[in-house]
Amino acid sequence: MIEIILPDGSIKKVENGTTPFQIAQSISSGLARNVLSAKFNNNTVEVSEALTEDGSLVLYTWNDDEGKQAFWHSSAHVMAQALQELYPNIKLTIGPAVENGFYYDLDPNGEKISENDFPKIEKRMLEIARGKHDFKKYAISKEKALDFYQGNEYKLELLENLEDGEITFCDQDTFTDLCRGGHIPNTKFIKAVKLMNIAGAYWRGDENNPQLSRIYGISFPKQKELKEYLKLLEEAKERDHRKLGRELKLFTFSQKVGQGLPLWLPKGTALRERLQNFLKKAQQKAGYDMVISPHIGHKELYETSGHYEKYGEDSFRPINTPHEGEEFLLKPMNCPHHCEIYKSDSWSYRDLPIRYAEFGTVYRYEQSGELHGLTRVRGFTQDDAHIFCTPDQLDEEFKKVIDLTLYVFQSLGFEDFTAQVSLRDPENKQKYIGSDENWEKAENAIINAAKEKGLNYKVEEGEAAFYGPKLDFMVKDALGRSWQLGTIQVDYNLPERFDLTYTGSDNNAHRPVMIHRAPFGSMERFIAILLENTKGNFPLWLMPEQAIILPLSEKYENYTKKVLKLLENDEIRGLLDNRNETIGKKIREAEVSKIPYMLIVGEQEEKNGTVSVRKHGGEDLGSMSIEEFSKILQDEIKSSVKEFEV
RNA sequence: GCCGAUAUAGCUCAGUUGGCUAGAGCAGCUGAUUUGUAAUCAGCAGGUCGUGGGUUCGAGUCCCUCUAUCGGCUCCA
Repeated sequence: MIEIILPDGSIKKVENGTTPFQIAQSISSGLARNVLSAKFNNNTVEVSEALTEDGSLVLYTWNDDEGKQAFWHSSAHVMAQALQELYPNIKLTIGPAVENGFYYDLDPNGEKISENDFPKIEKRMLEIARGKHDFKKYAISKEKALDFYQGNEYKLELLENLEDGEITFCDQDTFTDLCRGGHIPNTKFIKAVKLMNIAGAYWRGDENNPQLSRIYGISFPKQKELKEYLKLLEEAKERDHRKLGRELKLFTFSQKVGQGLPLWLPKGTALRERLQNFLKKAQQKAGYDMVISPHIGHKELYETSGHYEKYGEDSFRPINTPHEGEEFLLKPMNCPHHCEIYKSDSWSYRDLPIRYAEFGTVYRYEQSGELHGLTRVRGFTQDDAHIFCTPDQLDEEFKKVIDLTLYVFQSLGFEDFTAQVSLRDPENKQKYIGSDENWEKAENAIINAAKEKGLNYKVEEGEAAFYGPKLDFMVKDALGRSWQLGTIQVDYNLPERFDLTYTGSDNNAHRPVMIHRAPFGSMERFIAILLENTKGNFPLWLMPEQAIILPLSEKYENYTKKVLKLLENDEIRGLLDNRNETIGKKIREAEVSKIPYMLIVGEQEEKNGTVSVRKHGGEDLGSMSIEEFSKILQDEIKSSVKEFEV
């Protein structure tokens, strides 16, 4: 039980594990107005409190999400007040809390605000906070609210969509804002403030609307917490795949080659091929056949598939030819090609499912502002496959693909992923092609499979591809941004458009169902996220270099060459650093390049025919023979990646 | 594409209000040193200051164009 000490000395007991939020709701509002602290397992935690105008009480602590959201949302109010004071002409719009901090969108209306002004804004915010102003929420009539916001078309638009009677304002100090609530009781709790950046954002998220200025900030109840947060951000930068990719010599970009077109260096290529071979092996077991299709295709191919109409503008085109009227596109996706491969023969129901896999490089003209390292590029390679099956086989096939995807994620140590089921927007069905009946069948197939496989999934309406619903595997990057890696999509549309058929047992032609799938998603993005998740310390089997031999001096040249040869015999990817440098320097450089094992060789080792093994990070494994070392590596590889079981 | 910022050696960064021949560390090369678990010492070389234009007696520095990068927005087959 948790004891809550009330100001009158009485004690209220609640179940262990009750959140402060629930505690708040369980206490009668009259008493709780003055609750100052609560005792959790003999630890007193600070609880702030607020009484809303309907008498219900909300208690927040800094340690629960509602508390953080209220804290940051309240900070947004304080920022809005500071901004309004410093820039009287601006028009405030909305200012919610986000996952880390808060923002406020405003129309500068002629005012110039830049990052250089942040210190001045922060200073004023802290002054307001120190003024110990209560946040006071109250109801107001629509008429009065409309009157208050004359001249601010954004707030007026918000008010238009609210019913009279459900409109509330919130005051603090001299500032009033239209607000539905969720505040801390007083500005005094805000002790540290940092404005992060200023950026453009469209009013109501629609690019046809005017662009507003969005100022992002974060605040904390203690200065120390702000420092810790900023330190965390610094550390995240160290994990950035763009930085690691350069340091580990995996890939590069060139202004001359073009935006969003990565160049893979030898080490990155080796890593990528190792990943591909890993998947190829599993796919072979799962009954896939590899195919190869060209990098360009006739415009008509994509008109048939429907992609041209939808994404023609976002494709690289045309490819010039000596002949008039011929137009080619750089391949933006592999599916139409695979449909044509399917059509190169006639199929019976006994042949299905047919599974065509290809590491297909595709090109898409992504908006310049969207490009980001390797996670969003204009030329990338999908670990693509298309499964053509009978409608009866769909459920089974879909589940098999989930198994394969989970195998890939588990082998690479991705535990922190969420599955997203993307359905069509029920309000906006004309955005999608295909019959209602087929959409419902496909959507049900996906949800059933996700359920049966025990995936932690969430459903997003309106996120489906235009031709079918999908199941995506989402993973976060170093800065907490969510990226789609693996994807599985059901498609009734392309078989229709390409008139794909198979002969059923009734000797009639039937329409197959198609599954698009890519467990990695794209090689580029997958490697980027893998880099950020592992900080470049890949599983041993993926490492471009697994071991480096570090001789103490050039005197041991003959022996080190012998050791290198032995490593090669055992298929260990080994390097030899026989430069004339100190051992300290060689170790440092091997550490920086994240080589998992360092083999130090000197007089002792040469005499005994051994190597001295140091692991990346500093652990000393002592002296051993090459055979013993080789066994350690093999065991480590075996334990990290298992064979795929069909 | 939009908003804002940035672009100096292979990498990370200095470079005052426009003013001598644009600097440093790391990496590279040469030499000395022959090393016992995260940087031995010395010397040398390396730059059309992202591109193109403009202002000025004079531009790395000020203005404009384009390109690329970064943070958001929008988009994401």
